[in-house]
Amino acid sequence: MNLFEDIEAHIAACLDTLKSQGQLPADAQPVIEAETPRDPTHGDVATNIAMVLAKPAKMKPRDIAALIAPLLEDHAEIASVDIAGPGFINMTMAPSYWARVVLHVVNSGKDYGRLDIGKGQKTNVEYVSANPTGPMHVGHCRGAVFGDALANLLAFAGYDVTREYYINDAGGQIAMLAKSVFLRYREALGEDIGAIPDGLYPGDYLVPVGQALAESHGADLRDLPEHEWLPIISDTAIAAMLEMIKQDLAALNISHDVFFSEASLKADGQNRIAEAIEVLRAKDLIYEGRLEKPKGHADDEWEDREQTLFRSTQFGDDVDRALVKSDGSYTYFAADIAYHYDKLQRGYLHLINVFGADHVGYLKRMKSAVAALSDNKADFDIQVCQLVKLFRAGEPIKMSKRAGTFVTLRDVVDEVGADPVRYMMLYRKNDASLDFDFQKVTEQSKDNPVFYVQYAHARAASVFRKAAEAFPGLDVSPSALASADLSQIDDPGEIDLVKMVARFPRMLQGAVRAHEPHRLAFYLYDLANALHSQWARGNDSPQLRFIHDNQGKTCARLALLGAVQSVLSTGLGILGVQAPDAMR
RNA sequence: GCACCCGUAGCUCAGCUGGAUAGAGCGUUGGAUUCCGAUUCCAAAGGUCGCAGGUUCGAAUCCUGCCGGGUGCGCCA
Repeated sequence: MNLFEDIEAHIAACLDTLKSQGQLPADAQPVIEAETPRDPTHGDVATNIAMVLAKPAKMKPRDIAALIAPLLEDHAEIASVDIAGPGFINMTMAPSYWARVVLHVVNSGKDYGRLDIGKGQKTNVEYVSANPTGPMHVGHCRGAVFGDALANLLAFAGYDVTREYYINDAGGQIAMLAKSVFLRYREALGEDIGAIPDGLYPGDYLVPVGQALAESHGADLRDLPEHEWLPIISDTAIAAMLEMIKQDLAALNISHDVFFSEASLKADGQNRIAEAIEVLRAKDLIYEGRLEKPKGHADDEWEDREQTLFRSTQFGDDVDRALVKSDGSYTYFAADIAYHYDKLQRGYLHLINVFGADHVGYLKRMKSAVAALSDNKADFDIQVCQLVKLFRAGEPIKMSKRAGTFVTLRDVVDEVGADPVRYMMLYRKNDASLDFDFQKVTEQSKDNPVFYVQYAHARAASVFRKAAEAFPGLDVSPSALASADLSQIDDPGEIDLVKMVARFPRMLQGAVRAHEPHRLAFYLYDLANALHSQWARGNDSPQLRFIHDNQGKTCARLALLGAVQSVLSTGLGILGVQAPDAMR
């Protein structure tokens, strides 16, 4: 049940009638849209259909509106229809419609708002994909929460979602990791290793990895040549780092379905990178050529050389991109092409990548690659999460790996809790940068939306508990509330709440289509606000309280409250935030 | 130099893919509340939507050019 879809269908039927009567041109196929007017005095639903039709019908908008309005009004649940402004048609719904919304929500419970626009299509959301060289830092946090909420949102909309993590377990940084761990291993064997050399990872978190190696291998590895110990140590180190990252993510209630290893692209004698490049070569998109030195490039190390290039400029990229390094090994991009080719072969119809702000330069080439590999058929979206700036009581926190003033994701979650972190990260459009103040995020004030929304849910739960005391033996199960006389929901504040609830499915549609979970976070804030407002009216006017002297009235209001609580719970669930029955 | 993102109230930000008189929180000012559960509620003041053009019935939203801020810019991942 969706108010706007109901009305749009009704409008379509009215237009068909007018077309069959010859009052509108039969070939006009306008996009029919119903929406909430900004100004509540303009009714509950408005449509601009008369303005849209003006050109194809060659009529004045208000004349068209005058044709449509009487037909629209011939609907049992539309109380009145008005023509306003340049030709808007404003509709006010009958009380019986709002009663039916409450009934529907109470009956649907957790499934209210669930969409089937995904139609079970396989969808891959790749997010986090942090390098397995250390613990996650705050920079990863936003993308992690965003990707997770987006995956939840799409799943609720009927997509078959896979949450995926690409492990960058190949390349130079992994060798650096292994060398760092080798030092820690020797340290665990009692050697004095001195200071960690530049370029290696100095963090203490590698100490236990070295100790574990010393326990499992004794001194066996110490005197092996590097090419022998390196693979052993790097496997152990990657496994340990990945385990740490998984635990960090678990602290934020995030878990992935698939961990895809970059190294696996070349494992078992295969060379899937070469295979993917051949696929592109067959499309005549690979050539040997030279790139110009970028202007404004600071270093003088530029070496002009011929190299293997991908024609990404054919797909809108700024320059063609290198696939092979000067030492003959593949670039990161080459491996990523193979990885995305693998995703396409696994049958995903929709691919979504969540990038950090530091990867924006990578966006066009990745889109080019997927377009090339799929012959422009893949639906591929890259969402970029902008930077998070950390503050404490208004003062910016400076981070430096060297100085050790490095804030990990775990630090943040431990200090403020998973729920506030998640809500804060989602309470902003992802492509705008975000200020994150430790002090404000821990404050339980209205300044902090997470507590405000959670409190609304807890407040509803509290009323149900109190109702059980006021009316011992009262059945407040959904099925019992569904049989309440819902026509008693007639206070304007109550109707406002119903209207908010009725908007939920349409709001979700927009959030899904735009891949914007923040819309849900804002909606929930508005819904909580409406509930707190109605609650406060009960302070001034006891007859407006949810628990009324009259048991029948109480049951109707509890049905409404249950509907609101259910939407809060569903929405918070999608955002991955707890919906508590009591605060603290 | 180039690319991408941002520019909306004093501050932090929404604005539902082009709709009607541009919204919310914080802050400021003034009220309500010994309550079904605190950290709640109501109201007021506060805006040339960075600037200038363009597109059309209609622009914060789309296009172009500037200005300001951020991020990134072969062989790092």
